[in-house]
Amino acid sequence: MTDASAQFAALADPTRRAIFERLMKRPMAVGELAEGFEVSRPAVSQHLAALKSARLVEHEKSGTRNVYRVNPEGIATLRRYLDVMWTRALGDLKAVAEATYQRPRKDRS
Amino acid sequence: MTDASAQFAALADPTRRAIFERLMKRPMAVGELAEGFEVSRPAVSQHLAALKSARLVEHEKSGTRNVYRVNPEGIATLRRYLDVMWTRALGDLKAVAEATYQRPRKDRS
DNA sequence: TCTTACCGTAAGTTATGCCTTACGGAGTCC
DNA sequence: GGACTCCGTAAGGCATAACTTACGGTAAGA
Repeated sequence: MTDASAQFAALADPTRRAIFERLMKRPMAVGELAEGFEVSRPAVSQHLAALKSARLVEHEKSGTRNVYRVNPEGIATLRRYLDVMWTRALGDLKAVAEATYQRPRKDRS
Repeated sequence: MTDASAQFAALADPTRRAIFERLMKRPMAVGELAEGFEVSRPAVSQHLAALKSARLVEHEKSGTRNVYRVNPEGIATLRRYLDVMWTRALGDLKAVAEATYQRPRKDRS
C-alpha cells in the first residue's frame, strides 16, 4: 500500500489543485503565488503544507521568501498506482485497453 | 480541462477507494459488496453514487440486484491527466525523468 | 538597532463530507 | 395479490477540513 491516498486527497480540493497546477508552470514564492488566488495567503500556506506532506511539492528558502516547486516523484507515485489500477481494470478488456493507451513495461524503480 | 477533480475527490476517501479496488477483482452487487465492509449498505450505495458520478464505475440491473463494475475509461482519464502533469513537471529535470520512467516525447511550445 | 518584507502558526467560525437509521420503490416467486 | 428481497433516498448527527484574522519569528537593508 502506498501513500497514494494522501495524494488523492491533496489533489481533491479544487483550490489546492489550482495551486499545484500553477506551480507546474514555474516555481514561485508563497506571496506571489497567493496573489493569483482569491483566498488569503495563510490559506495558501496551509494548502502548500498539505501538498508538501503528500510529497507533491518541495520548497526551498531564499532569503525571507519560501520558493515552492512541484516534486516529480510525487506525480510518479500516482502514475504507478494508476498503472496498477489500469492493469487490473483491463481484465477481459485487455485488447481494447491496449488499443487506446500505449504503455511501457512496468518496472519497479 | 477534464473532470479529473471529481475523480480525485472520489478516490480520496479510503472507504471509497477500498470499494473501488474491490470492484477491480470482479463486478459485484451492492449487497454482496457491502458485506465486505464495516459500513452500512446505504453508505456503500452513497459511495457508489459518488464513484458513478465520477465516471469511475458503471452499473447494470439484474433482477432486483444492481451489479456494479469499474469503468476503465475513468481510470484512463486520470492517467491522461497525470501524463500532462508529468510532462510539465519534468521541466529542466527532463533527463532524470526519462531515466526513471520511459514514455513517449510530448512537446508543447 | 530599527524597520520592513515575507511567511508559518494559532484560534475560531463555517462549510463540507461521511455515517447512521428510517422509509419507500421496483422486481421476483408463491 | 401478498410476501420477500434488493436497493436508493431522505433526514439528521458528528467529525473533518477549509477559510478567516491575529500574531510571532526570521531575514535583509538602512
